[in-house]
Amino acid sequence: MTKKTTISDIAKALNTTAATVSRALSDNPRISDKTKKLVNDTAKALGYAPNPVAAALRNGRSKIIGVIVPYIDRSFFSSVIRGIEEEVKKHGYNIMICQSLEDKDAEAENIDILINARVAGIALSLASNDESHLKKIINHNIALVTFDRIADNLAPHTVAADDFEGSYLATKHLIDQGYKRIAHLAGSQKINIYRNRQRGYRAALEENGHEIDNDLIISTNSKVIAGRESAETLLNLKNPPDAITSASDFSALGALQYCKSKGIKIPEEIGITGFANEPFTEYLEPSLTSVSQNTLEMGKIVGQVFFDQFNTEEQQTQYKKILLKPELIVRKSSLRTINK
Amino acid sequence: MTKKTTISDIAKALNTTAATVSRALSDNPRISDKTKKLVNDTAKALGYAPNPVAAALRNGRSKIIGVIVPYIDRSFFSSVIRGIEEEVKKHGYNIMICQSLEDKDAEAENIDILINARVAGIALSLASNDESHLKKIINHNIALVTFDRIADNLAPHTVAADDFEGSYLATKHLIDQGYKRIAHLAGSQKINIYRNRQRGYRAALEENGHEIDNDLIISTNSKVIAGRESAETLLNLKNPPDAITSASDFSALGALQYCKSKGIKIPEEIGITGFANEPFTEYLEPSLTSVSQNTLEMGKIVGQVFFDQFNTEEQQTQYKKILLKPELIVRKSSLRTINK
DNA sequence: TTGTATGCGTTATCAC
DNA sequence: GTGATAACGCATACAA
Repeated sequence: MTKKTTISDIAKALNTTAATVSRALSDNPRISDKTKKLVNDTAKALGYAPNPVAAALRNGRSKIIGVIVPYIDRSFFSSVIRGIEEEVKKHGYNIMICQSLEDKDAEAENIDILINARVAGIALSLASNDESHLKKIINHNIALVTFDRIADNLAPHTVAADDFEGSYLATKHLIDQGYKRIAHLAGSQKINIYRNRQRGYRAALEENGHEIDNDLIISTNSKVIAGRESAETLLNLKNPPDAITSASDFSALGALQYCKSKGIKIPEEIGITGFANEPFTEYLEPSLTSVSQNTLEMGKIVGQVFFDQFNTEEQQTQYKKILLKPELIVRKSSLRTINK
Repeated sequence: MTKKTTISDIAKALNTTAATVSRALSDNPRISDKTKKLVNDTAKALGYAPNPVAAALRNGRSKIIGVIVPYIDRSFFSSVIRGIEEEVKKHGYNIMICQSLEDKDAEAENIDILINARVAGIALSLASNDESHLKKIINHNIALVTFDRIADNLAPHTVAADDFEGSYLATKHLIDQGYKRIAHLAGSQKINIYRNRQRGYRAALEENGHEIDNDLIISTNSKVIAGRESAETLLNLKNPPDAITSASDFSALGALQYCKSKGIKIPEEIGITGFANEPFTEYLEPSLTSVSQNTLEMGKIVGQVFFDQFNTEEQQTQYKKILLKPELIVRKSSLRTINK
């Protein structure tokens, strides 16, 4: 492997010019089929591979989709990233990954880097509620798709799981299983997705004739320890719940641990559901019912949304707001025989 | 945001030339401090940001490290990727991620893509035992670092966990806990890392006066179901083991499940250890003792190895073979009071 | 210490 | 249907 062959090498070999070769390779209609074949054949013979860097410089745009997530190694994000990768690969694109570490400034910096790298699009899950720095992306005419923690105001296209529906499903399932007093571990209400999950919980109760008791709703973070503490608070109420639907698998795990430590039987005495279907949920004892967000699918859809845009130049007017159907994965922690 | 400013814009503003500006920006010693300051100031004033695509074309090399892993969303890999990202970011580099899906051909294709993208280096964990296609990378004079599933023959630089040591530690720990007949779930012996783990197991036994009984070594895959089946086989022996050290957390989980289903007490009647410290291990009941490979650290080291090379031009002669110390995470599944 | 000229490989705009 | 030319933005070899 000495020197890479270029279009001019091919041109020289055929006694024609780089322009013709370039057109032939891109299947330009103004080139005769004969020369196209000729060019393609000698391209193969010479082992030609296009230089995407040169093309990117010329076009002012590279075949790269930038992806910014809080942390690469969270199972949710790594799975979405995989989906994006697999989708964009079909179109000959690659992905460039950045981490925001849930910090708005780091996110803004990554955006600058990706803009400078002339990426064709940016997929991101917001680090914070602040979305003002996304304007830059749009001003640079770079395609933008936000997912999960979406930018409602600024981002034209969004892809997210239907958190309302997911939480509704989980709560409804508990009702169907005969649980009467269902508590909710609500997560930070500053964050969109957790607000929606609480709304789903409330809707399920209301539509099924259950009263909403604010004592049963605890807004907390998504840590295991928070779940343990919340469960303790709840079970020490004069009128404790007989089920807990959590907006997070981790706090659900904490609740599960607390109940077990107190000898409270799951699911007989208390039913528990989580949210996100983290890999560990299926291995817990008892296994934890959870809401799957179809993360791989989410990534693929994010990818698709880009190419829907690329393929139809004009319609910057119609924005896609995609909401993915969640799936309730019923496991032992919520599955009891109903005694009528 | 209309047009991006370039070095010639800066040059024009200062009545000088692009060459000078370019040199000033890269802190070339042949430029006076005065003009350097001038250039840097107006660069800032004009909101200049360098175009990495142009630089890459000119240099024949972009500030991108390509990363190829079997699957992005395996916790092991996503964690290593994070480490690589955080390390290369310090040097102003970005990462481009590809998946091999454990397929040699896909891996080879990704390599071609990354070579064409003029990446500065490629980090990869081999898809298969075949490493012949890595020659291309070296021939193109692109830095290559293999990790975990390393390419012993062709890759100049390798980073891996010390599998021998990790398995040795786990086995030794079981011995120290007073277990007498320790079995091993060995994983596919076609794969390097599993061979090393078996070696560590054997060494620990031998060095501590335990006999090696080949009936207690089962070579299997790393799936939960395989662990269950293997445990069944082992516990049905005339002379069954009182401990199992597995080369994989998943098969250890299977063994754990089987024992529980049979009412065999862990760790009292049987001790179990896994390998990799998967996120789920700490939440199992009982929590699973496992060997941590410090994956984040591994990624950072991989990143460092690249820049060690970049910064010292010549020494293509000395190759780095780095072996990371594993850490035994002792949990309940192997921790019993020793009755002397 | 600075300026001039050139090329990296591609594509698009003209011409013919 | 094809060719000539310029330009994308930067960095270096060579002059001065």
